[in-house]
Amino acid sequence: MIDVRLIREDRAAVAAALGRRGVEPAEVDRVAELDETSRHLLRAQEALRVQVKELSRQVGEARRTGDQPAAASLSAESRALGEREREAAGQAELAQASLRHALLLLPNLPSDEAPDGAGAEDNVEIRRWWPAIDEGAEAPEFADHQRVPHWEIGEQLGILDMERGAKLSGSMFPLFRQMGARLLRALSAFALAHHVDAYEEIRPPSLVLTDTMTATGHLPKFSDEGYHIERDDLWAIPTAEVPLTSLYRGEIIDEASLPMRFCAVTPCFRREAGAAGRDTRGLLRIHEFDKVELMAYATEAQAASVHADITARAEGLLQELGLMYRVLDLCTGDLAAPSARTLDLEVFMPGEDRFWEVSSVSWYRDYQARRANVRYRPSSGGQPVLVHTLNGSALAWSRVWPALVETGRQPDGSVRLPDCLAPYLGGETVIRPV
RNA sequence: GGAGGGAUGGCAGAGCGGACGAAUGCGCGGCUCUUGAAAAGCCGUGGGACCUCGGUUCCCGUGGGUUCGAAUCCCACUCCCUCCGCCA
Repeated sequence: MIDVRLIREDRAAVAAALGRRGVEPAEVDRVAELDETSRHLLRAQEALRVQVKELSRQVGEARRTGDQPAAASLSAESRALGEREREAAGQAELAQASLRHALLLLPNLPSDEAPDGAGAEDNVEIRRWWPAIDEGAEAPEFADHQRVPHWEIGEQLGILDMERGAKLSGSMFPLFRQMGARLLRALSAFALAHHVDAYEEIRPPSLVLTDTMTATGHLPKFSDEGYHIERDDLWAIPTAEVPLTSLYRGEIIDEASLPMRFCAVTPCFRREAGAAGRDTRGLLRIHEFDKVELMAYATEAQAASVHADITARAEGLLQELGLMYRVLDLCTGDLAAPSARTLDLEVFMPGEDRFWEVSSVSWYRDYQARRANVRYRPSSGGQPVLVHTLNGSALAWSRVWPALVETGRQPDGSVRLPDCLAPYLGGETVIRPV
């Protein structure tokens, strides 16, 4: 969430910044009013509290000096005051809760660098890459044998069985077989191996508490998107970002250990409630997929270079895999609520003849850290400061798998995989029909 | 799942109804002494919120309750440890 003090000090500036992403000024006004009310009630309650404490002290003193009548009357007075204090405390608490609730629903302030825009159509493409572009190669022409959607290839080669996946779990739960399954495992190992130099490998739980989901901004607003296990009140994570961001929830980190960087491969679960009927073929939109995620805590000064590092690492993987992709600077209207700036990596899928997002590298400033209460102690001493959080998929396999299979398809129908995966596939990089 | 024990500041650990945001030790920071270091001594050292920036208030696992007053008493829950059962 954003700092309520910003609204207190310069409401117009906050309204203007949030206006860039389509938030009505009235919403900011509402928060300002709730803040006003809440502080007013808090002051009233504390004033009563002071009196109760003072009277209690006097009761104790009267008792000690043996002045029973005075003690009794002071005690009665304090009891009456305590009654009022309890009432005031209840009101103050209620006001604080509604303030927090309203604040949690407010999106982050967009970064100045984020381009203005209303929706996905206004995102700005900042670069495009394809194999050998450095040597002056033209954008690749894809042949007809590559213009086959991956679900058809998957069926031909016996490596993707969407029907049996649906039999087990319903539609949009994929089932991979043979080299299809091995390819997934290879991709995870490949990606993790590339980041362990600077990113600590974590294997977090896949089910988390409501607090953990709230810290990243996935709750309370987007509860429809999450799988919830009612019996135990646990949520299936939609991305490793959720557990990783909460790793140091409520803790104070030494500045010297920043930036702290983590990577993890986890399953990701998404209900896709708002997308029913869209992109339903193959792996484009599914309820469960594996993804390797990079995540970092950083100081404000470190944030830009960490953001660049995560982006470069995600791009590096795509380049090694030889896949054509483009980088989009998300406009204010398309930015996810907690993000101040996001670069999307989209890979080209010849079978679908379009680009699909495979990675989203985001800088959240202190928006998530304030929810999660993750701070660092400055080396120079002084008060703890909220960290900045950043993260990016180091590739979502449900979108990379199709791109690899479509791009690598040969005229004879087999699929040639990039050589860099050979060590993770036992040396076998060709998938042939069975 | 059953039985018992526990949860207090960066760590260890006292406190068990009133001057306790909390003894003491360690750690950490500053200073004194010293050629320097060590030792010794002195001082300081948690977090949040609010305001009239000097204060006020809240926080002793979490949430309720009792009381004029709760770290301290009561209830519920969570987590950790030990033992038993079950189990990948």
